Amino acid sequence: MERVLTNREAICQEGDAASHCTVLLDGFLVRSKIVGDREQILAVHVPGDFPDLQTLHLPVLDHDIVSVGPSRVGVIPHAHLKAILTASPTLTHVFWRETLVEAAIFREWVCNVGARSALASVAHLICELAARLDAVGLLQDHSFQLPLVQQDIANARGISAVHVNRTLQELRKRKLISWEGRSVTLLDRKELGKLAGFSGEYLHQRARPAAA
Amino acid sequence: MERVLTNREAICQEGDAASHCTVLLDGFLVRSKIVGDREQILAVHVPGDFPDLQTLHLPVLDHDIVSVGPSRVGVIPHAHLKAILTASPTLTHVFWRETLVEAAIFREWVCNVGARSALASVAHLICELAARLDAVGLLQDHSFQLPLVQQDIANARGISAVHVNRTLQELRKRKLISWEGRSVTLLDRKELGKLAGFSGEYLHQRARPAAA
DNA sequence: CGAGTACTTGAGGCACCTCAAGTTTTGTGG
DNA sequence: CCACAAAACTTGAGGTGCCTCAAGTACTCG
Repeated sequence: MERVLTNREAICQEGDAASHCTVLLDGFLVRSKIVGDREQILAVHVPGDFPDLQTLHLPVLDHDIVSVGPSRVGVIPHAHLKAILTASPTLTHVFWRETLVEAAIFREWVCNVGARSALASVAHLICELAARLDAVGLLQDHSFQLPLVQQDIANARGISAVHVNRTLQELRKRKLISWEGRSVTLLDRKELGKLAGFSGEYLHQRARPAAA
Repeated sequence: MERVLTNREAICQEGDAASHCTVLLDGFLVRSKIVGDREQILAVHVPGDFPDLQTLHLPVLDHDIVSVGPSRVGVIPHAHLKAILTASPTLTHVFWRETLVEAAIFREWVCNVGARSALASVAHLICELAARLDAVGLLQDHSFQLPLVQQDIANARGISAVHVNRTLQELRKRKLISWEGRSVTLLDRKELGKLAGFSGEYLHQRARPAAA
C-alpha cells in the first residue's frame, strides 16, 4: 500500500505500537525525539530507506517519524513482512544488515554531535547525505534537493539555528558548498570531506553505481 | 572459547575484518572511535552484551573495542554462529533484536551528547548503566562497580575531563550519587532520573528480575 | 616506596548561546 | 495571479557553559 505525505506529516509517534513497516519511496523523513525543551533529530532518511524496520522486533516506538517536504512511502504490514522473512533466510539477513548499517550511522552521529565542531559537523551531514543520495542516483552533478530548513540542521546537530546560519555562511565563503532554496551543491567535495573528517566507510555501501 | 583481558586491552580495531563474535562474560568493554584529535566513546558494554554482533553482516569494523578493567569474553567463530542461526529462525530474531536494542541506545546517546547539558548527560549515563546492570543482577543495593575513569566519561559525553570532575562534584553535592574508587551508588534514583530526563523505555528490557 | 595515573582546583578564554529585530522567501486564499 | 500572512533566513550584541592550560594532591600498583 502506498501513502502520500505532505510536508511535516507524522508517520508515527513515540509510544505508538507499530503494526507495519515503512519504506521511503520518494522525499525525506526525519526521526526525532523531544528532549526537555529541545527536539533532537536522530536520523534523516532518503529514498530506499526502511526507517522503522526495528518495529518488527521492538514494536513500541521510542521516537517520532515525520516527513520533510512532500514524500511517498510504501506500507508493509508486519504480518506480511514476517511471512516473507520466514520464507527467506537470505532476505532476513538483508533486512538485518540494513538495520546494522543504520546503527553504524547512529554511531557516526554520536561522533558528530560529541566530537566535531559545528563547522565540521554540518559539513559532515552534507557529505553523508550526498553519499547516501548518490547511492540511489539522486545526486546529479554534485547537487541534490534537500527540503530541510536551518532549524532542522540545528536539531540534528545540537546547535542553535542562528549558529547553523553562520556556519553555512562560512561554508559558502570557503567555496565548499552552495545552498540556494532547496538545492545544495558540493563545490569541492574533497575539501569539504577533509574539513568534515568524512570517510564513507561507515555507510558500508556495497557498490557505487556508475556516475551519470 | 574464552579469553581473559586485562585493563585497556584491545579486542579489535577499526579496519579489522572480524571472523568471530564476542560475548562479554565479565567486566566492561567500550567501543570508541578517533575523531580528529579526540576519542569518542560510542558505547559501554556490560556482561551479557554482544558488542560486535554486527560483524556477522558488516565484517569490517568502523571502530575499536577495548576492555576497561579486568574482563572475560567468550569468542564465537562467525561460521559457528551462522550455522546456529541457519538452524534456528527464533535465535536469529533474538540476535537481531539484540542489535536493534543497541541501535536504540545509540539513538539515546545522540540525544545525550546533542541535547542534554553536561550535568544531565552524565546523570543519564549513570542511570543507563544502573538500569542495564540491574537487568543482569549486577546492581546491589543501588550500587555497582564501574572501572571507567573520569576521562572515559568525558570521551563518552563529548565534554572535557575537567568538566566531568566538576559535574560529578555537583551530583555529589546534590546528594544524588556517591562515587568512591570503583564503586558508584545511586543515592536518589528518582531525582537523578528526573535531572537526567531518564526513561528506561529505550532499553526495551523485557522483564525486570526480582530485586535481590 | 617510587612512578605513573587519576583526581582536583584555579583562572582566563572562546565557541556557541539567547534574545531581538529586520529582511527575504514561501505558501495560501481571494 | 496578486496580497497578505507566515515561515525562513540574516544580522547584531551581549552572555555563558564549557574549554584549555597549568599546577598541585591523592591514589594505585608493581
